[in-house]
Amino acid sequence: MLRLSKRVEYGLVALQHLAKRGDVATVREISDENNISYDLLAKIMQDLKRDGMIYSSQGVRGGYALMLAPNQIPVTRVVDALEDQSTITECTSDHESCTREGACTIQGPMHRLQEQVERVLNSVTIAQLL
Amino acid sequence: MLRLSKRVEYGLVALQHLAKRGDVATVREISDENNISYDLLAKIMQDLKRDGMIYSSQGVRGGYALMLAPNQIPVTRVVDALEDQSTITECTSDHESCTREGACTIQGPMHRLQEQVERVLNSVTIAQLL
DNA sequence: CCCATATCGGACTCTTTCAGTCCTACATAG
DNA sequence: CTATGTAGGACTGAAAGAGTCCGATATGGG
Ligand code: SF4
Ligand code: SF4
Repeated sequence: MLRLSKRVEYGLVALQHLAKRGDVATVREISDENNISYDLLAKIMQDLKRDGMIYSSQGVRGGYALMLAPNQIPVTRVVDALEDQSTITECTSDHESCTREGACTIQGPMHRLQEQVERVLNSVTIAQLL
Repeated sequence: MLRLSKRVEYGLVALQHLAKRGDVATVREISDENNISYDLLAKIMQDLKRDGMIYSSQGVRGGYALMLAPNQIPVTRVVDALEDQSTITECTSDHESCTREGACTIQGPMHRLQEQVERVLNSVTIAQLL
């Protein structure tokens, strides 16, 4: 499919929101202002927190905020945090394996492609989304 | 998901095979030598033909062969021929549209990302797979 | 003229992934 | 102690992916 999941898109929007805000923001605030499903975004935020790029505080006046500077968060990291299958093929992933491996004649080129795609995704950070 | 479909991978393998051969090859030959499902590959070859990068001859001693030089077939073209959704997001596709368009705050950056990914996929051709 | 060999193309199944929802539990400031 | 948050599991429905099956059509060679 070669397509980013909605989870990643929403994650990027949310991180952009946090970056613009500079302060703690609630899921409700982000989901309302950006027309994103509250429940869905709530899950995404939890995943982003698990990764460590944002932190959370529970209870009244709680919410989420960035842990890092916007230019310290490349898109790659967001993709990795929100997507299980973030590689161009199975064989270029380290937690997957393809049954065709060994017989396949395009593994080399695929690895090289993967590298280049990662380079692109690494060169863009949340700071570029502002 | 950000992953190439098996259809694309098999298509690349088949094109690589045709390039190495330089002559007409049957689907059976390609599927056998590369451990790819015959039926599945047959469909893929039809799509590649429809695109115009290969031609076919039916009947006895028939098969498929390249229409273009290997370095004239970039990966992008193969992806476009074999995959409906070949873009990073819906809004960067020209035959799709996203309901969030207009409200979305990351459309610009996504378009720029799309361009860069295309540049990468365009820089690699079948000639690089040999 | 026939037949073996190919491509052509539609329909179909099974599995996985995706997007989104729902509901309960837990933490905490005021 | 309560309103306002996050935490997290389970669940649904729709869509995409991979692969199969079968009948039709074209064609070179005996
Ligand atoms: S080994 Fe070949 S078929 Fe398997 S994932 Fe890598 S490229 Fe794709
Ligand atoms: S408009 Fe926003 S949400 Fe819709 S596809 Fe483009 S980036 Fe994704």
